[in-house]
Parts: sequence; structure tokens; C-alpha cells
Amino acid sequence: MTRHAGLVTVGEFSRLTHLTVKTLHHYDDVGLLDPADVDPVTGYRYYALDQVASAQLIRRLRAVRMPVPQVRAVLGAPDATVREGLIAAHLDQLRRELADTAAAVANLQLLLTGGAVAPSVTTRDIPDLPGVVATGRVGRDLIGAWCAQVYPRLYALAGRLGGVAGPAGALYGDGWFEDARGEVTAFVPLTGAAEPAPAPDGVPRAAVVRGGRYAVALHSGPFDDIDRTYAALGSQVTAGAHGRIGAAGPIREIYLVSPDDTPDPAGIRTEVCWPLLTAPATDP
Amino acid sequence: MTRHAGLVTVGEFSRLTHLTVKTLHHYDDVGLLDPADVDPVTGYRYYALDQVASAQLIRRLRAVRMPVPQVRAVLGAPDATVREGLIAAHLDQLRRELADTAAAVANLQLLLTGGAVAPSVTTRDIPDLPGVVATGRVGRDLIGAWCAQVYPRLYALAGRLGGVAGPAGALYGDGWFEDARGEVTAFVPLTGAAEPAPAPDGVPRAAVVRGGRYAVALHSGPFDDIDRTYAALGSQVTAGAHGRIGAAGPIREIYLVSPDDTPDPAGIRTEVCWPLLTAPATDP
DNA sequence: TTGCTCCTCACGTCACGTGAGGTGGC
DNA sequence: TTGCTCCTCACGTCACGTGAGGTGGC
Repeated sequence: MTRHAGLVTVGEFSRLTHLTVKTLHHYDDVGLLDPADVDPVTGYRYYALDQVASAQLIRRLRAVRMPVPQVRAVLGAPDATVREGLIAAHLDQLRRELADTAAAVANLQLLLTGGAVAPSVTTRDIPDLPGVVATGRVGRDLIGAWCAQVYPRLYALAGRLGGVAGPAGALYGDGWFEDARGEVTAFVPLTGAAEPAPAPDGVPRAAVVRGGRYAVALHSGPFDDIDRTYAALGSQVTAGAHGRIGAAGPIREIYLVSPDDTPDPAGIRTEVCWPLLTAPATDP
Repeated sequence: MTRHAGLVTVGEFSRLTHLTVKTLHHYDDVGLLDPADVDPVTGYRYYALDQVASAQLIRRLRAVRMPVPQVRAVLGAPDATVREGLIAAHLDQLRRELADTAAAVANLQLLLTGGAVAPSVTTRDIPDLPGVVATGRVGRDLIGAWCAQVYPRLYALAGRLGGVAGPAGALYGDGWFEDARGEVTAFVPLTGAAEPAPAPDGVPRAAVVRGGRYAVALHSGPFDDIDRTYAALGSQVTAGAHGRIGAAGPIREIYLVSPDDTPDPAGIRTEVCWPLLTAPATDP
């Protein structure tokens, strides 16, 4: 018999679910929603009516932009608790994206209304600082999560090693800006020196943070528009207003008032330190 | 001289703007942000410091997901009024997307909490109806805008031709569900018959809307989850509970209470009519 | 002179959409 | 038998990211 009992064709399933035929093909290809039966000779797909429920869930999860692999995980969840956990996690993610978008809109409007004040730039010699540091190769999209993990550990270690001597900071080198990922070194300065020790990536250790001469600008507000401060600072350095230019190591940020220190994003204070080539010692 | 006065390399411009080198290459490729100078022999890109302002605007517009062609239009706007108009239009678009997402979350939660009640299905013979109609090939993403254009015109014409006899409706045929676009016929029934007349796509005209036998279900609430009603209705028809099945023309929706009639989306009432094959007249 | 920076292909990602060209089913 | 539905490639979309392999500049 050619009639498949209780099964419907793609076109029919499309009308039942409001998923297009092309979408159903795609979900078959990626194994998200396999037809109940596929005719081995014609390749015709046949769907069971009880697959409509899965299709409805898929459609709704995709409508809230859950990535296909996560949707697959939801469908394959062993029980309702796991399933609800996955969905709740994604809805949290959505809320974060919504907050990010709202912040980006505010950021845009700040630029358009000219509310942006050009920061003043000064030159500063920063000495070598004993501290606790953690290093990692991090992507720009993960830097927030990375910092949230690393700084508490750094502060904990600093407490055990004699106390915190000043604001935390970080060094961004090696393609951090050019590639949106690179080597990041987070640090917290120590009161008094500790024995420097090696440690693997991401694990806090005692070390000396190299100093040098920097052009420095203070950034007020959230990190979203810290590019304005970088632009003002870097433009001045590039224009030659602060002596010799050129690659002189990583850019340093110093977190005078971090997001953890203030409930108001406008209260955040960050010093951006752009390295300057110091005159060689042999220069007369 | 090899040194380009007042110009910086991609890497430097990347640090100034927080756009990656790959992104800057891409913006060069698509003509969104051309370097001030390109060395004809090495291909090296050189950017002017005053291009930082454009880069900052681009970064912020992209952060609010403005498509690249629109960003280009903003940068090329002849004056501030046009520019602000384009940006405001996009922010409106963002707000609509935000509302859509909120609705999709509600829709998902309705499914998860099982708040969905299966609609009851009845059979109905719908007679041929004199009315005013407009036809067009429309994509699913544009159907809202299309309806917003077409129905006011239909009601206007119906008023001139003798008055409205009942709720408006639409016929969805020809790949509307399978391809997410297809021929849509919007109609408003007329009191008394008018002389049928041809008209091009999208232009209202008098015509008779063909009737037939339908399985009918009432959908309560917004259109986002009308797929539930389609599923319940189509499953019953497919399962053979309503006589012969098969393709019997377009699906019909009747807008008993449309979004224009009620401020509360939950108050919307739509009848979904699934065509049934009527027994041929020659059947004993 | 050595790295470092820069270059250009070519291909990958994500979730499908768009045809082209051809066959099966009622 | 005629359409209508279904099929499978192969390629396109959008905004970049990811190497590979090679060259220029200080």
C-alpha cells in the first residue's frame, strides 16, 4: 500500500505546524526533527501527527532565538526538570541580551547628543608593582565572565599574601584589539613583595607587574563606550604629543571604580594607560 | 617617504576604534569605511584620525543591529535631519522586535504551562459571498504590513458599494504555508451584490468569494500561536474525522475580532476554516 | 637581519531561503 | 494522463571569523 497510515507528507505537516517545507528539510538534515518515516525509494518524508507537539516547541524556542543545538538538547532532555532548566537558562540569556541592547541604545544616544567629553591625557611613569596575577588567552565576548571568575581568586590570594595595595588592573596585549582575543593578564597589587611563582593559565600567582611610561586617560562610565577614551588617548599618542611612539608592550587598564564597586554604571572609573617608548638609556 | 603623515595602519586604527582588523577589512570590502589611503604596491591600508568618528558611529549602529546597508545610508546622509530620521526609524524597528520577542516568550510559556486548550472543530458549509477583495503575492514576514494597507481600502470600497455584511477574512493558498509566501486574498463581504470587476494585484475590486465545505475551529488570542489551532484542526481533518480529505483549495481565515477591534491581544478571535472535499454531485 | 605587521585568497559559521532540474503519486 | 507534490543538489544570504601562505617595513 502506498498510503502511510497516520502519517502525513511534508506539505501537510507544514500546514499543521507553520514550519516551511525548507525548514522541515533543514531540521531533518541537522537531526532536529526526523520524519517518522522516510520512503527508501522515493525519499518522501512522512511525519506522525504526534510530532506536531515537538514542532510546536521547536517553533517557539526558535522564535526566542534559542540556537538549534540547544533546542536539540531541550527535546532530548531526560526529564522535565532538565528541560525547564535549559529553557530558563536561555530566557536568562535573552534578558541579558535585552539589557545589552538597552545599554547600546543609550551609548548610541550619548554619542549623537554629543554628551561625550574628550578626556584629558597625562603622562605617567608607573613603577614595577609586586602583585598577584592571572593570565589567559581570552576572547572579547568572554572577557566579562573571565574577569568574574579571576578577580575574586586574585583578591583571595592577595589577602593571604599580605593585603591589597591598590586598584586592580589588567594588561591587554597580543592582538587583543586586532583579533578580539588575545593574552590578558589580570592583576591585583600586593602590599610588600611575595615570592614570584609560576602557575598555569588562569591560576593566580605572585609576580611583578612591569611598569613603564604611559599616556593615561580616565574613562568615566560603562565599558561599552570606552572606545571613545581609547580614541582620544591613542590619537594624541599617535599624533606625537607624548614623545616617541611605537609598540611598547600591552595596554593597561586600571579599575579605580569597578562595576562591583558601584551600583550605578555611570560611576565606573577606569584609567586607560597607553604605553610610550621610553628614551633608550644610551641616548645622550 | 614611507611614513604616511597623519595616517595610521589598520592595527593602530583597530586599537583606536575597537573594531577588529578583520572587521575593518570587511568594511573596506563592502565600502562602508574606506581607508583614507591604500598603498598601491603593498595594499597597505592607511586610515586618517578623523575617520575615528565614523568608526565610532558605525560601531554603535552595528551594536544596535542596524544592517550594514542602512549604516551606509546614515553615513551618507545629506544632512542631520535625514540622518536622525534613519536612526529613529531603526530604533522604532528595535522596539517592535523587542515587543515581538516579549510576545514570543509569553507564547512559549503558554505552551509550557499547558495553558493551551484544544479548540473544538465543527463542519460548516460556507456559501458564495459577494464582497470586495484584494489579491497579492505576499511573504509571511510582510503580511502584517500588507493587511494594514489593504483592509482600510477594502472597507472604504465596501462602504461605497452598499455596506459591510459581515466579518472580513482572507484566503491563503498556493504555498503560503509551505514556502512562507504565496497568494493571499483579503476580502470584506458586501451587503447585496455588486458588479464583479477585474483589478491588478493589491487593488480592491468587487468579486464573489467562493464558498464550500470547511472544518472550522475558533482561535482565541494573538496570531503568534495560531499554529496550535491549525494543528488541532488539521490533525482532525487528516485523521479523517470530517469526511474526505485532500487538497480542496485555500485555507480561509475569518477575523471575527481583529487586532484593530480590541486593545487586548487576548481578545482577538479568528476562525480558521480548513477546506473539505465535498462529495461529487454524481455520487449516489 | 629578524620579527612583526600587513596582505590576499578561500573557506567556515548560522539557520535557513532560492532556484534548477528531475521524479513519484493520485 | 495531467498536474501537483515531492525530491536532491548547489548556491546564496548576512556580517564577519579562521586559518594558510606569503610579503613589506622598521
